[in-house]
Amino acid sequence: MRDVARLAGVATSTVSRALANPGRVNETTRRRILAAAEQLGYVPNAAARNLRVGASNIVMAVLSEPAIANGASQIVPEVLQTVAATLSDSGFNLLIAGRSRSAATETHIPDLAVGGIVRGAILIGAAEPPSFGRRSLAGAGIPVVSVLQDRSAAGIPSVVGNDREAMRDAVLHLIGLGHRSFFYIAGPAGSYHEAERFGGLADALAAAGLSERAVVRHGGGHSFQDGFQSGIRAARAYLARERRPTAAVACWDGAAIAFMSTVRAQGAAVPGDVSVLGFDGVPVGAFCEPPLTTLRQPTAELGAKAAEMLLALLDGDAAAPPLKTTLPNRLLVRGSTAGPRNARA
Amino acid sequence: MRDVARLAGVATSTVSRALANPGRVNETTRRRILAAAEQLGYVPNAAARNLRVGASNIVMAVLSEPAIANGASQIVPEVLQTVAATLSDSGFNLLIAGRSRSAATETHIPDLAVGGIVRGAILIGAAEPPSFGRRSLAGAGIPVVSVLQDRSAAGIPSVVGNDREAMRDAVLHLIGLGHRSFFYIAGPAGSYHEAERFGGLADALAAAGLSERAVVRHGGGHSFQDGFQSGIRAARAYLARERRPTAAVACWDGAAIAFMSTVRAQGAAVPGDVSVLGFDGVPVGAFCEPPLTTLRQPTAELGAKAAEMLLALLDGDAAAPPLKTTLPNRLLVRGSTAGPRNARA
DNA sequence: CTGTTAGCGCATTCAA
DNA sequence: TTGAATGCGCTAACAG
Repeated sequence: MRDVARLAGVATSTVSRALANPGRVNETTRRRILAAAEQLGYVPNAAARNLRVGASNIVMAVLSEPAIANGASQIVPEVLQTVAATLSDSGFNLLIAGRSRSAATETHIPDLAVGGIVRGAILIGAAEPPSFGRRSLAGAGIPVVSVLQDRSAAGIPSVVGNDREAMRDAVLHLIGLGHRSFFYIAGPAGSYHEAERFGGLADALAAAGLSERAVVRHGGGHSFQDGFQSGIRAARAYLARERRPTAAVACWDGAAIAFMSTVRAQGAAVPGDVSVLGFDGVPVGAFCEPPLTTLRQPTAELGAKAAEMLLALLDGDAAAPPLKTTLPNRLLVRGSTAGPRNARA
Repeated sequence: MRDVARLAGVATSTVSRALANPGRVNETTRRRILAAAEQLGYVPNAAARNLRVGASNIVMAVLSEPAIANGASQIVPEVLQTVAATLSDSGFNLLIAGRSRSAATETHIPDLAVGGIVRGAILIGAAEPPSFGRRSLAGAGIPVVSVLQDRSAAGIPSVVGNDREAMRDAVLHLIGLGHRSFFYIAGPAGSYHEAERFGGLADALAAAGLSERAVVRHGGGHSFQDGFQSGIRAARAYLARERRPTAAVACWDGAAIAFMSTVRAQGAAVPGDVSVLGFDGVPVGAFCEPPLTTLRQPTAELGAKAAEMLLALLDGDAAAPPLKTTLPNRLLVRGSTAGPRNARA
């Protein structure tokens, strides 16, 4: 920068101003400075700027345990992608703070915040609370937004899908087709999505005047399970039943896909013997046999919305963002659902 | 830090030493300093450290155009995940530098390097050259490693799968089953993987003494296409043919899955009428109808290896890394491939 | 509108 | 082994 100043025949502070506040400097000198900077291939030192300003232009994405890739689900990567793109368009960079294997390096997540490296954080579908040791992310004093998981109760603005309502409506659709008995394939116990989606199923049963016993719940252990594996195990349990429900509802597409594949391999027809409903809307569902009926999460919108909210927070917008923003999931009716065979009886 | 020094009754320089070079300071004073730091909840300011040292502990991942999520492929997210985990275990953070939508913010990718924000870069399967405008990443003087794509010709250490050999062997397997005519579903024209994989197919034909005309090549336009879409289009083209090859080989699993689903919907049997071979080894392939035979990329190993190489480079290891490291893909033979029907004739 | 000055928090010289 | 002093590159007061 000193070199640029020298070449342009001005002081370094003028260079700084010319680059940052185009308005506060004479147009001709500004041109001269820009030319000099161009000629010298000058690139501002971000570290120095961060130190001086006391803030960086990096935002941290805190991912959930199963992390970036998991089963068939591309939900997290899809959200991540829009978040990155949205931030990037505003000149922010995205730092991935996956939970590491060693607990020792875990601490560094909140440290990044108080250490001045990151300016804000976006929690993506993490099941764990955003606090580590005695230090909490929230306590670091940086803006935080959550997406895919509702943390509004903790005071964190959250952007989520209407999982509960969407699931309720989808199950009501199945009930409308004539189904009266359900097999539910649970996600990880205690997870937000699991609670919401099973809740939606329960809501639908209640709304239709069915007993809670109309649903058999399978899985939902505390240990994390790959989506496909849980689908396979669920299929085995389903096939072993004396009386098989006519519809299976999965918490994830991955489980639904593996369930479908497994029961068909054992001779059960889908949707003839059992209708299957997934959740997430992964693209590959359209190419399953039969194509999977599912609820598509608006991943791009979720990511964009969350990023925008964080950007607003970073801009110090006066208006506090709503604590909970809900975007609709969309029901994609495909071949894996139909009326039960004996519905016509 | 001044507060810590004061509380411990030492100079700030001693605090700095105590925290960085545990050996170069008296054990008792070190304890005192650590206690003080603990008590005050001191976290070093990373920006200041970066400025002073002239290097950060952030590594940048440059992703390819289709970016993080794409079709059925979780290759990039899987690699990204291991890369992030490996770096994290060594105290490095990962910054995502996806290509942004506006060309204006594109420049900032190499700028991150020369601006002192990032200390190294890892190119993940990007089709574009790692240079933007007149500035190139390579010219920024930071260590760079490429994974999923061979850039050794550009002097960049690369970690890749043995796509060509793996494809050759897989096709030889098909030839061994009796196939003599092939339908190839191409990936994006000019892409590294497309070239390697089609090359492997050609190698196999040559090795088996078959003519180049034993393969019909479909697709491979320059415009980027979603993997599923290209599979659907390929299926239409395949079905429209007078004489249909007995085996279809896809550059990606996504295309293979969509191809399989589409031809089956039109009455063609898999593998009865046509065997299908994919590439990537996405987990969902096991649950397709029929389960997809494919070549699995060693994503975790690729990511870990690339990250380790970058770490070695950052540590200033004397030994230059090999320019090209090749890890084996693994053939997963499943239900989508079998001998052609008339092979028995 | 522009130049001078000071200091962000840290690591590292050089003395002691 | 420790303290004092210096400067990394930049921005923001304050003067001019």
